[in-house]
Amino acid sequence: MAVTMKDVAKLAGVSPSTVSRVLNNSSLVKEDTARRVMEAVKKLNYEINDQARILRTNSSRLIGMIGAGMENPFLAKVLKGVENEARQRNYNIIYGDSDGELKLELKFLKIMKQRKIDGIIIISANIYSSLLEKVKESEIPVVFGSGYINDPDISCVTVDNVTAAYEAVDYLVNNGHKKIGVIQGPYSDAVASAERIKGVRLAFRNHGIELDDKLIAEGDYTFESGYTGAKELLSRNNDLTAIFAFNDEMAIGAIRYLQESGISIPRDISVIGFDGIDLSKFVKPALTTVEQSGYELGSKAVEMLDSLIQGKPLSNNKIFIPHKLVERESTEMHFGEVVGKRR
Amino acid sequence: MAVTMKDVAKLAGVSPSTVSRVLNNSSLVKEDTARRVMEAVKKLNYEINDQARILRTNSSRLIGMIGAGMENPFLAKVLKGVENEARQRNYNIIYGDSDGELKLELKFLKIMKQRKIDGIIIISANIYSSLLEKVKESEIPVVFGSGYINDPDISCVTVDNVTAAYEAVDYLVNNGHKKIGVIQGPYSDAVASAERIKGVRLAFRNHGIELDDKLIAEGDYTFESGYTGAKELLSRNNDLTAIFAFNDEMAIGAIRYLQESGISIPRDISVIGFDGIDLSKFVKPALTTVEQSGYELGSKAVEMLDSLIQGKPLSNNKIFIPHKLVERESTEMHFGEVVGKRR
DNA sequence: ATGAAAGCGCTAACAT
DNA sequence: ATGTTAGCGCTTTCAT
Repeated sequence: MAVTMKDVAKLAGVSPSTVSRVLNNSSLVKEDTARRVMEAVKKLNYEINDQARILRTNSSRLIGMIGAGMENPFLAKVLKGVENEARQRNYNIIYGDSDGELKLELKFLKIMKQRKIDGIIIISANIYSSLLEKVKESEIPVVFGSGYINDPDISCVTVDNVTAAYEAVDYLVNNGHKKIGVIQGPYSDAVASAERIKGVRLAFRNHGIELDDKLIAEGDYTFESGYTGAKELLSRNNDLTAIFAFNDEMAIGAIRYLQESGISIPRDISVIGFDGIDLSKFVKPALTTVEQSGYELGSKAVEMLDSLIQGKPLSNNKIFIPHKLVERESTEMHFGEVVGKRR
Repeated sequence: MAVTMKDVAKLAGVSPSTVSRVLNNSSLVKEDTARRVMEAVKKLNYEINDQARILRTNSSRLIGMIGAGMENPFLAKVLKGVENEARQRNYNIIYGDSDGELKLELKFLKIMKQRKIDGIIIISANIYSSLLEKVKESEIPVVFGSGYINDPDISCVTVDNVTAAYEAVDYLVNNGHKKIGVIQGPYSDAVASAERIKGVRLAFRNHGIELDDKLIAEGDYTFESGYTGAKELLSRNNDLTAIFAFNDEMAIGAIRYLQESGISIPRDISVIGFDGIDLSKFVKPALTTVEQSGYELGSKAVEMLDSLIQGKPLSNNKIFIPHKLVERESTEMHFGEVVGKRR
């Protein structure tokens, strides 16, 4: 079998405890013995057995992350932020992709508990219902990253969805748009999508515009659903001048449908997205979008979680990361009805 | 502390060994005692401590995956395939994103070894040099997933890069293109990019076309580098009729640059990508590309690795996943020089 | 069919 | 400053 501490101890002529002390650079070990131990480590090519250490210390330096759909580039950035910040802090990540299925999320939670993770980060739309309950009763430190959780015990970090969506609509209205279609997330998404809808409604109300249900289509954050969402909206409203999609992929899918239908963007219809993924700069027309940093979200989540794990209470356990409306080519001013302009 | 096997044993009136047996549904335990044990498990809400089991059995059911750049949607699909297949087989994934830095990859390898991973999957361009050496000497079962590894001991699964690139060029030439620019991966990428260049050269040679170095630009698989790569190619060759980019992102970045320069696609220049990410269907013009399935690559890698871990030798340790040229809107026939057609 | 006992490799009192 | 001892929670011979 592999080299153990005992082997190192024997070679260095000390006890295993001393080796352990050296490796954890703990309480004063004589410099000379430390050197001897390190030499033995080198010579034997010794590498500590983390699993034994974990069992003994009851600390796995493992953070679980449950996310819904890694092919979403925004989530990928979050994961990257998590992974990077975690590594700086000497944690490793064990990732589970639930695709938004509650059943899978619960399964991951169980697996991760058994693996004795030190904490967990959850980026999911299913944060009400049983998942939240199970997490709370598991007593594992947790940070949610998909929206605002209205529970004082639960830490979360997220963009301010309500305000951000409000600003997107506000921007469109200020540019002369009154007939604005929305492609939202799945109805089952009780967090990000629900919060954004709230912001949309607020903006409409404040501008004295009615938000007819005909103006809302359901999507699932994929290109495809943006495509079909736009189709749906167009068929139900022949006077649309703008579309707000709840992520960039859907916005791009929508643009694709509009272009195929011979509709010019932004001349005929303005389109605005959400997230600001890398791609948004490179599509044609370049996408106007509400930008947020997934990387920052991820690293912030780890920062918070690390505090929680160390038992340090957070002075603020509800954190908003910044967002910014970035104006590019897919939106423009709308100057009232122009006869025969379209269709 | 948490509930242990001992607690369960006491409640069920049996010994810990029996509980262990029941939990591993091992050698005949009387049905009645098994039921009693399971009842106790339920009642106490007992969950096994994986870390203790790992220490004892020396099997962590953990697979390490080292990848370079998760924001690459193709890699994201690979990870998803890995994660899914792994879960079916009762493994968990511990993922490290090296961003292609060899130093980080070596660090991850070390960390993962200490965590006693059962096997490792590496999707990286740095597979020659020290990484391959270190992995071999670590004796951890490994599967490479970024290209063909010319070492009989090393298992790999990949698209057939040489043939796929050959076919892309072949397709362009058969469509009348003679001046074809290439945006390749980083020079440091000794695998996928190098193999594809090989295929490109082969195709050129077989068609009796010279491959001038002026026709090759270096990219790094990002949109940006596709954009600047196209710029570079155009500035050096004013008679280009086609561009082959080594992934879809670069192809899309290239298209963006061309469009900004008033060049029409595919009328003036045809563009072909590689990978077939979801997005390729939804950009305008939709991208012609060499499609491969990242998901399949990932799941296949786990399948192979699982065999290796179980000590079952692979009948074939070099596997190619299928690829297919998908013709969409970004390429078309080229009919010789048309004066004043462009610029 | 079940229990007793040993031990995986490490750390942390406690003792010296 | 270092060694001795016990034990983390589990599995696995070896008995019975």
